[in-house]
Amino acid sequence: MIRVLIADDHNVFVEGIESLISGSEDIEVRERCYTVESVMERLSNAEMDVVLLDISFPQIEAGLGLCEYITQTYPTVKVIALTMHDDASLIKRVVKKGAKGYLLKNTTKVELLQAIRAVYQEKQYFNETITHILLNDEPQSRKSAAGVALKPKLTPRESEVLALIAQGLTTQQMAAQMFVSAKAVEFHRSSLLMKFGVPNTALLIKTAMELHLIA
Amino acid sequence: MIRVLIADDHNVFVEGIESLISGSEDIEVRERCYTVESVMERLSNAEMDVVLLDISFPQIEAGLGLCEYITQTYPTVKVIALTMHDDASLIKRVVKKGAKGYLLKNTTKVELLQAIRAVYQEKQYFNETITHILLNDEPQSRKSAAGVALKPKLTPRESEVLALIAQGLTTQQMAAQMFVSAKAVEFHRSSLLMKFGVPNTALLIKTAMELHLIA
DNA sequence: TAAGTACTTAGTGAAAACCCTAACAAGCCA
DNA sequence: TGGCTTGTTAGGGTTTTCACTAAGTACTTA
Repeated sequence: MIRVLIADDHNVFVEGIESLISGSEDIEVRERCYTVESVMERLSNAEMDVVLLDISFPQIEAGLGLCEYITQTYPTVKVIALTMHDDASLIKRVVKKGAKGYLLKNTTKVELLQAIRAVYQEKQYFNETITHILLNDEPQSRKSAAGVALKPKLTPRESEVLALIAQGLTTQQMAAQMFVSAKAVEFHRSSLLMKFGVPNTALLIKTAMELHLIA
Repeated sequence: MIRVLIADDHNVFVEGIESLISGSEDIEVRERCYTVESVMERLSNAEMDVVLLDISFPQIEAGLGLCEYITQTYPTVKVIALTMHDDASLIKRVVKKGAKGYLLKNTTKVELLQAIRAVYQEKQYFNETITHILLNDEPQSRKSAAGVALKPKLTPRESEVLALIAQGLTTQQMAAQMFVSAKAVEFHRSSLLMKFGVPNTALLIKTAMELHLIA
């Protein structure tokens, strides 16, 4: 019997996963955890085989941290990340934190059970959608499969200028703050426009926000 | 028997909601829809009492549109909005589009059933969390409790210019598209800057995005 | 050492954004 | 009717943005 722990603060999800698993003969849901603390507590007191972890639990950073904690503290426990997000960078980050599988929340019953059995048998599980997203995430192309621009790789100065533009500073103010000439600042802004493929700062800010590069 | 239609493209959610409802004696799930088109099709062919609508289905704008369509086309059908988001502006927009209830996806079984029964009896349903969020969002001050600026009231021309700026158009291009001089466009942009209290278009776009005034 | 690459720093000049002021029309109200 | 407000349309003049070009630094690699 594969022992599963569900970690998600969204009750509807927990119920849904449990419902999807309920018919299975070789998998059982042993624990349902609605907080990070309860996940830690349960894992230290009961043996588990697989953790189904909502990566936005309660926020993405916390979910990633918990994923890392689990895989490092309990190497025998396999983590499958569950999320609404299908962007390549997040998938990569999750895998780096030790997750053995990645499922979107529109997954099917068959797929969920397949994934649980796969990671239990020391395999990884990524379906066609996920692998397709990862394959199409070539740093060369400007757009991903979903039509969303990819995050350009920025130099330190470019990141600095982008952050200051997002604060509403003028070129003069940025130059004063960075101890360089206004012309230097202007060049970095131009580089940003080019890297993002936009014609002006207004669209630069819009794109950077969509890519979560600025608060 | 209260007839319920679930509209959500996330399978786990649909399962979860169905599982939460399954024990009930007076409520039954009649339909599960994973696309906007199937919702429309089912509503035109079968009578329903309550629609549980994921407002990010597949994106927020589409979800809001579908909510409006349902409440206007089928006045007897009550819509309950389901979402992960708990920000005041979205709740208000959903209510404006005709939703009779608003639930976060971490809702409990009791609350879900309560909400369905309430809207079926022509009542509205908003729990303490939601009402608390709405109460703390006072339109008087320039800043809401969460520190987010409030939406300024825009004239038709200003809205038009804002949308065009967000598309990356220059003044000349906007002027050509709007059949006015560049100077007229510039004035509207200046008005936008003043109303939003920002010094340049970059911050204008940033603020407008935070206020969900542009896609 | 030399060549190559990536990043930073500026200069020039044209285009766009921005600020201030003002005219005109439509609607409202005493 | 006259006065008031709101929205739209512009002009003049300054500041900022942007494209193009190019030099200097640092760090690799042959």
